[in-house]
Amino acid sequence: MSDFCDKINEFGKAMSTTARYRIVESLLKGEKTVSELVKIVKLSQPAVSQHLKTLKTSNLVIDERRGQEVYYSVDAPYILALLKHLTADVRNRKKT
Amino acid sequence: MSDFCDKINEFGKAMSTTARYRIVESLLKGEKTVSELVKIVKLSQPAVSQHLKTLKTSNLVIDERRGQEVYYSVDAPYILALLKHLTADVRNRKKT
DNA sequence: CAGATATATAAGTATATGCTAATATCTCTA
DNA sequence: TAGAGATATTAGCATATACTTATATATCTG
Repeated sequence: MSDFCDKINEFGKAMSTTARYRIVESLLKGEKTVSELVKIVKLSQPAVSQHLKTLKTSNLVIDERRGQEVYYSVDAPYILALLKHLTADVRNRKKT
Repeated sequence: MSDFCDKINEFGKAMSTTARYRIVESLLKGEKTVSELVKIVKLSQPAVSQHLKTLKTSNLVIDERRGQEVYYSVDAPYILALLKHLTADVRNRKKT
């Protein structure tokens, strides 16, 4: 079980490149297959698969195979919980 | 002017290491000088200064010199705005 | 102004990361 | 079951990053 620091670090790594953020942004508009994402972000298929692996490791996306294709979508509940926690931490900070 | 993608990427990079997250976490408990942070995160002074520079570039922290010391604190309004925007994007996603 | 303290910057290095190219795996269909 | 299409994995390389050590800058005080 990873603690909040680990989760945030994973989240940060996931969001730290344009390519990955564009993938997430794209998935927010609806689930997509790998090849659809390849067309959208204009990267090679292996590059996209690697980014998706990173995003999956960070728990930002979920995948589901349907036939030959694998559909990816954002794990919105996970992301929202993380953002909520983070927002609360910032809101409850000690002001100086 | 950087767009939201750039801001998120910067935010992600800032949050992607344990050292930097621990610095931010610590600053949420109140502003601190560089040397106070050095004791807390147990890194060398240059390492801490470099992380602070990264955090400042990402707009997550603000610095203010008072005499010999430089006080760092989180830029809460900036962070909260970013988290709010991101949360809204996830909330308003197209469900599949 | 000289020395001390606090912080920043620079240079160097080892490891991590993001890509490409090649190949493997999985699934469908003829 | 052979071949094709979709995706994943591997290896290799170039660049980025996170440290260390050394040095520079800034501020205070005697």
